Amino acid sequence: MKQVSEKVVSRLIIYRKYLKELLADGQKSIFSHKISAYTGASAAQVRRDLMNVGYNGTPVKGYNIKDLMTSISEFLEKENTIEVAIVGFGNLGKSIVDYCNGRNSRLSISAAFDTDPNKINRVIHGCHCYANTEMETIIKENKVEVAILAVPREDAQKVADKLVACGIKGILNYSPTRLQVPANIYVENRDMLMALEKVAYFANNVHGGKNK
Amino acid sequence: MKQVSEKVVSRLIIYRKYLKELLADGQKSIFSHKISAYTGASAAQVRRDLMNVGYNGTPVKGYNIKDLMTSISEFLEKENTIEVAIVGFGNLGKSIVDYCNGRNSRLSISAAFDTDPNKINRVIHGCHCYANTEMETIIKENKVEVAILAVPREDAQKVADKLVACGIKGILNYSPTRLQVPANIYVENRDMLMALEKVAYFANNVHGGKNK
DNA sequence: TTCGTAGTGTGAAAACGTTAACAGTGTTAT
DNA sequence: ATAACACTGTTAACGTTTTCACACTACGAA
Repeated sequence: MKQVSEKVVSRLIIYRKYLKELLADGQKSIFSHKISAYTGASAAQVRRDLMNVGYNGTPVKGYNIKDLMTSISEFLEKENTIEVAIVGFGNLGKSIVDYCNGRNSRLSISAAFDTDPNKINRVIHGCHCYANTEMETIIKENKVEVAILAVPREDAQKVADKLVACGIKGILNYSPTRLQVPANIYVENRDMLMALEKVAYFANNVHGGKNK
Repeated sequence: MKQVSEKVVSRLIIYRKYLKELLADGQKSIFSHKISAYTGASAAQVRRDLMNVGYNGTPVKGYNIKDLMTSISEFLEKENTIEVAIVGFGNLGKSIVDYCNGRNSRLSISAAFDTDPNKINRVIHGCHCYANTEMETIIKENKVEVAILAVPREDAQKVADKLVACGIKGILNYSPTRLQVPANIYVENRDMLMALEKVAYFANNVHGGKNK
């Protein structure tokens, strides 16, 4: 299969989201320069990115929104449904599940793990919370492939090791630690303080303007 | 002043964080290849990035951790203290403030805004919550330069417009919308579903392994 | 039908980011 | 002292990403 860079994937996800809004608005078709204006990528880049997904627009009419969305989704999520688990079901964990669940029909955060007895065996935002000790069983039983880490710093590495041992292939890491994992595990770090520091820097050191 | 790319700034922030851990561990000095092993950047890249901050290591001893940290911090945060406000003080907003405040001595999230009367005028995690209507006064009085957006989708653009009108220069956007703002405003988007979608993709389409 | 228009798809050039390689230099051992 | 060593700083080569520019094409108007 065609090898695609992180940047391209990120942009495809942005395009798809915009298309979804347009569709909800009742629009039928769209031009690359319109997608460009909204997403910040150049029109040429939009067209080039779309080459990867193998959908062709037509010259004067542009792209059919519904068909393009389908093509992007087939490109991004081949599997029927990708199972996701979240570890750490505090304020942050809950808000993640609350926002994500139900918004992508092929992604489902179906299990949460926590150590707090008050949360264990309760269902919050449609997500059953289990004890950390049940992690291995549940993950293997449900074929969970992706995990979200929302635990305190001191627990993060240990939990990550366990997740990797359970066969997890990707981690979305909201804990403020860089995880040490085998090279075949994909990790996306979302440290909030680091994000804030970055914004603070560019707020004071005006940047080209172009959005990443 | 030297113009530095987003990637370099992101990596400098990662290096600084690692240095902080080393310092807490009681270490005195460090080599570029050690920083490399931890952060995923190559050793040459670490050295090249550090050229930007204008601190020089010494051949056999490497870099003095404390001095290097100071140099990076002076590079990243020139101002004495950068004031930050957060809009939306729900689960997500609270967990952001809880984690960030007190961890970078030059960044302070000192004001929160919300519409919920139960939160207004309370102090949570050292952060005073005001009514949205007070936004302009508070932001201008306190010279707030950076805002974190943690409001529902439907409110995000309106709030962003208001923040821009108040003179905010950078926005860390956790709302699931792409904000339309003037080119001189720096926006960092942190849509959680998009992050998850990206991880799901690369979990199923093994990537080079190199960490970004 | 024919033409003009306004879009797409894409090869080639330019810009940007990364890696390699090595000269230069404190430090340590002899 | 001197030599061997183990690192840094930096230049030049390399690779990747972005933009440019243009041939091509469906459509609508006359």
